[in-house]
Amino acid sequence: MPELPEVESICRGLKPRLVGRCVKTAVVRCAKLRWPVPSDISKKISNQEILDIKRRGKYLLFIFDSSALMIHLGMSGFLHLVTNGNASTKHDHVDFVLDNGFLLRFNDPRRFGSVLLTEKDPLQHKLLKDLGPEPLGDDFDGKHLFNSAKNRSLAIKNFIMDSKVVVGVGNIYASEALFLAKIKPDASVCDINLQQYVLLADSIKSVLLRAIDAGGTTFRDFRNHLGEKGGFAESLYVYNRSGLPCRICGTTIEKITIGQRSTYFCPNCQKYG
DNA sequence: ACGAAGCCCTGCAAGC
DNA sequence: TGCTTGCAGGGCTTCG
Repeated sequence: MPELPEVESICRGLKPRLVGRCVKTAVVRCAKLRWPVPSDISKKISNQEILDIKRRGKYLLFIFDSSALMIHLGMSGFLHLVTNGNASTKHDHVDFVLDNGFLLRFNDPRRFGSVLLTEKDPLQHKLLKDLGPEPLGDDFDGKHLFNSAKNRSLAIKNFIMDSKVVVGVGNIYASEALFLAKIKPDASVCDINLQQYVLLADSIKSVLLRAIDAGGTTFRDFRNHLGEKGGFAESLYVYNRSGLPCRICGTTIEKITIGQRSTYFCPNCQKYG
């Protein structure tokens, strides 16, 4: 599934090929996503030039003169750049037909993604305006985590997955970052000191940067080729490794459920507060 | 106000 | 072999 590094890779890849191009029309094949694709989307962006492509959290933002497209890939969404006339396949939702003989196609089997349009600054859209800082930005650090945790009492894993605290930390990276920071995932945020939050913030940055360096490998591909050597899978310390020995101390990795999600940790390396 | 649970959806894998 | 069941995931929405 596309995580933040994957979305960042897509953004960097599309930018040089799409900025400056015009969208001739948008063809909606299946409007049913997390929210319905706006019925007037084609009318609103037809003959509009793509001025810029940005990322905010896991949202891709296509900036036009008087509107912006907000695309979230959910967990199975994918954007293909194909030649116009390319036969559509199952789960193709929207085609953005470009002025150069190509089209940008949004495909999403599980429909957790979204294609939305806004006519104001997308950063002020209700889905984006309350988001926390970017994890790789300068305004995200241990002090930010420490201050955000004041007067709260939830599990640290749920805390760092809260997009109001910091964006882009998904289920996989949450387990990995907590392992690197040596904190048990079910520890309460109020039992963690500033020094540990500094290490945790560094761990989040580190794991995301390593994933970007791995080329934005998706875990969907990883699963399809389970057992084979694949990019980021080789770097995982705990995720999807229950029953296997910790790469650091050899203790058996355990799996628990926190917030209805699978959570992996080393009972020896990771501590409470 | 906060925290936890519910929900959306499909593909895949495991169990019968 | 074919069916059923359970699980995975992001993140908004609802409930307590």
